[in-house]
Amino acid sequence: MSASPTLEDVARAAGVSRATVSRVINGIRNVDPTIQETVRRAIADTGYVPNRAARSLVTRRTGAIALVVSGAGEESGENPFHSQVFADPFFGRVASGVVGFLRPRGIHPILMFAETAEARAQVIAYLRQGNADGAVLVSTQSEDPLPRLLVDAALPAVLFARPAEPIPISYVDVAHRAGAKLAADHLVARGCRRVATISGPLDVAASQDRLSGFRDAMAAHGYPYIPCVEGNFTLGSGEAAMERLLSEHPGIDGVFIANDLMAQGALPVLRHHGCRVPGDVAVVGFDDSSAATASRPPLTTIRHPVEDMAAEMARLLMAHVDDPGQPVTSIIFEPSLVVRDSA
Amino acid sequence: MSASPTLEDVARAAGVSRATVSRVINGIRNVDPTIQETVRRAIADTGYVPNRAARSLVTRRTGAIALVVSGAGEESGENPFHSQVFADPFFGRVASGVVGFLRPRGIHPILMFAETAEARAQVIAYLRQGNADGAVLVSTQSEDPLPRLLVDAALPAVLFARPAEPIPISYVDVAHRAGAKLAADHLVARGCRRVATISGPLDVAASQDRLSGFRDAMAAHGYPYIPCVEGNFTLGSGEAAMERLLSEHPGIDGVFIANDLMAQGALPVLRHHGCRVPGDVAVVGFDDSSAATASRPPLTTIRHPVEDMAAEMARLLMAHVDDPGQPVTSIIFEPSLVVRDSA
DNA sequence: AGCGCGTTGGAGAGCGCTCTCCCGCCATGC
DNA sequence: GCATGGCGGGAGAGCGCTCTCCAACGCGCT
Repeated sequence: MSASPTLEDVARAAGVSRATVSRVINGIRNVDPTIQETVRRAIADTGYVPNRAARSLVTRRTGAIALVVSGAGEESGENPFHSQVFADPFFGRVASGVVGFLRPRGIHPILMFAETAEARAQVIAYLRQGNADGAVLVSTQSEDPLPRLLVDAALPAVLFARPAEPIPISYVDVAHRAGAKLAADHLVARGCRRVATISGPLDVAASQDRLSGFRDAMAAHGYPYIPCVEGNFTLGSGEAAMERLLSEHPGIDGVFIANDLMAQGALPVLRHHGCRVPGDVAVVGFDDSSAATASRPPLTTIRHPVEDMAAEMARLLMAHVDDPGQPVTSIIFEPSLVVRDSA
Repeated sequence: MSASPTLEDVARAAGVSRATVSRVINGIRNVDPTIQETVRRAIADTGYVPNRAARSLVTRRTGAIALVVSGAGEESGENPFHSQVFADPFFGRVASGVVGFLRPRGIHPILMFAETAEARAQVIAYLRQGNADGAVLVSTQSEDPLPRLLVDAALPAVLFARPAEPIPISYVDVAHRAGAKLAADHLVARGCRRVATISGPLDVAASQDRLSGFRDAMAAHGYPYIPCVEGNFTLGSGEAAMERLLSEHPGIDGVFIANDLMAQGALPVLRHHGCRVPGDVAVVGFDDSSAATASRPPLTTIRHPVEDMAAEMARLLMAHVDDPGQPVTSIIFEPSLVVRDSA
């Protein structure tokens, strides 16, 4: 066990050359079925496992990819950045989708955080060292400098959402405007007449799209003005925003809230103000995250196929890694309405 | 950029040998300061980054470790295992602690899930291939076969909690009984007289310890019988357990709930039954997770220094990796009481 | 029979790095 | 004066693998 067997050992055991064993393992070229069988048995007998370092030294491929969670420039103080990020169930779904695609291929993501300039530099250096063949990147904020750095370093990378500035990099995204329209159509169909919305942080493109998509759809239904309070995607901000909405617009009968976590925060506030959900006020969330089912009542929401998108992101990355000439692509997923009890 | 510079290139640029450059980079032996300076400049000029594959081929060290999240044997159906795990904020704190320790050392964890026998085999094979020097492992269930597999394969590993069966492997854990005692003391000090508890799944050692620790402490205060309903650490199970507790023991004035997530589920149930928290019923959770602050009212809870524990786990692993002769150790952390509004 | 071609296996050259030797130099001791 | 030893540097042998050559061989064709 101390000295693990090498190709040479297997070759000797099977009575063939190193090259032949290598060919059997990698399934390259034709090898006589009889010999193949002998080799396989020798591999099993010796308990051989290929040494990845040696392999990647010659193939110049590591068979690993980085899963980078990137924030904007602010250094977070007491509460570490990573801890917050993980608390968001959204991230779990991304990881799950990425792992779901990668694991059958025997590859596992390297988890990295890039919230500061130093950390970003570390990510780049790490990739350049050949620790991973590329990166999938999920930014928690727009204005993230990392995508640009990756492109400049010619490192294969795929983003989770459309980058703020147009740079030549592949990404997957969801049709935010279409999702917001689904919410608007549903609220109107339910008979809501005085509708408001709680948006995400408006420096994030996704938030803007959800808001403008919602407003446009409502305008098409004949409601040109939709009040909006801005949140920041956290539970606490959902509470605060709902509180403000109720005080500024007491008569509302429907709210579209830009993510489920904020909606989860908003529900108790509504209840506390004596509004029944969905009786008095209908609530539609966004994401179909675990917060949607954890809320009481469970949320009607816009389903974001996050796992599928994450898997596609991994697929795109692998395509870029396999063929660096691969053109930059973006894939947009269509959201769908999930009706539960809140609207 | 296409062909990245090698040691040889740097050596040529600096007018020295490969060995000297290597010595400068690894800070080994004495190198003339003047030459050192020349070499450093050459490194900067060429934009050299050491190739990790080549290095680990000779050092037989990868400078990577695996962060394995391991469940028991059940194959989860529709909803992927990983997705659920990540939804638990506890996991985020572990990841955060591990990253906090590892990142300054330039190493990043490889994320792996091991929920099925196949996945476990993959983890072992992956480590044996030399993709990582060792593993830190957090199990979501006891009876996890992976620790034993790791020990059998002589792979360096550290666990997050004490293994179910006693096997020679290092771990970190929290003093569950001491934490439960803190909760008991606090409830009694508040004046609670009819106290009950909601436990975690009783096949998990931690749940047993929290329950028995709580009962023992209450007994010491003169309350020999404490009703208990078993949950499974999810929000939904907290709701159900609270519901049952209220129907079976209507007069309770204090509850110790074995984790914050279940407590978060229990609070709305109490409210719905007309019980004010903490006025009518005091609630104490466990973990001090993000669920504690997200709950309304915020939870009084037992703080589990998860990040510190995770960091320590990483430290222990590195010690084992650096010196395989390192004795097996366990480090137990003391929990503390965090008083918020629920008790 | 002789030729070319496709197929299968072996030999061996590295991939980029570390690390053990070894050598030359200068300061030191008798 | 010469042996001694420490120190700074170079040479070169691999680490375990892949992959390009090349040799050997069987086959169908002229």
